[in-house]
Amino acid sequence: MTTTWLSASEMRAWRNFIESVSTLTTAMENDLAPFGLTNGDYEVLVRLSEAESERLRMCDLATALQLSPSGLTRRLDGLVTTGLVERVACPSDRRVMFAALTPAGHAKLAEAAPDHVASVRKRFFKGLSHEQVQSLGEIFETMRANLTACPS
Amino acid sequence: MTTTWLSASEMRAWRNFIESVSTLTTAMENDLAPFGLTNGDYEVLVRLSEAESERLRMCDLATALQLSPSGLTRRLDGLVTTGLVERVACPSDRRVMFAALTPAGHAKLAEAAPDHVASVRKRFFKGLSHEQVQSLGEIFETMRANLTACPS
DNA sequence: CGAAGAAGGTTGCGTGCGCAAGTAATTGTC
DNA sequence: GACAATTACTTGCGCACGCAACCTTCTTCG
Repeated sequence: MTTTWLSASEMRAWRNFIESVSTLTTAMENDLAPFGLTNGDYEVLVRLSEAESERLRMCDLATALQLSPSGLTRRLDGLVTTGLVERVACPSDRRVMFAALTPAGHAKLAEAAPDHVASVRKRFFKGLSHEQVQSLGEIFETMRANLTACPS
Repeated sequence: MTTTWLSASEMRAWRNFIESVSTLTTAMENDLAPFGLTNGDYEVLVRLSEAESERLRMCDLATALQLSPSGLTRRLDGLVTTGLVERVACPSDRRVMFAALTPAGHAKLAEAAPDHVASVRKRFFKGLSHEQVQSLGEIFETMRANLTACPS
């Protein structure tokens, strides 16, 4: 049986989710603004900092960030002009460009990270029990798996 | 004690959440595209359909949608040109404009709603137990409350 | 090899949205 | 009753992003 409409508890979950996502995003954007970073910029820095030699191929970075190729090109443009990232040509394949963290980029991330983590705690985890955090992890892990399995 | 970094389970929750939100949004955008609607358009139609006389003042609608005044003006422009919504002047206060659902808008929502609900089920709720749905509701209700309480 | 196809990036163009400024109308205050 | 101050909405501008088109460089396969 697949009823057409959402049940009361589904409705509650969905609406609160939608509402929270929107508010959360802008709140965290504001928290990051004093560092001269957008949420997207921060994600780039994190991904690069976790990568081998702190650099990634553009296409891999785009996939990781769920960004279109052109979107990543433009976002990187900004980070390059502020000196946090640099483009490095790949010697073995001249089609590819690496996005590489500069020392300044590494430093900027180290500078912003504590506040960002505090922001995540304050906005996202505040008021949630350990069990709820656990639930969150399980739920969104299944959701993430289901979403990547259903591109249809 | 407030440790600086995120615990393993927090990290799992946060990352899967971020990833899911991004994928979910674009997936649902695609699901709605055949109807000639964006996610934002759909939200407008829903809010209006639930309102008294199927109309709302622009500022109230903007607040409900977490949209800036200018953002709402532009979004409504689109819906007005496609004939789903109309602007109605308020006789008692000539500053305000109502956004009102047209019959076409009402029909469009009725047409798109079943598919949209199916989309929510398929993308969001699929694979989740009743308990997990319940948890989701509780978690994001607290989060939503916490977020609106902390504009700082 | 050599040519067709695929893969990696960038650019042109259109769209959506926020901020700041502007206009119009209402409310508050003396 | 007139003049601020506030409220509602719109417009100018800039930014971020996706799509389609393009160029360049591998890769594949006859």
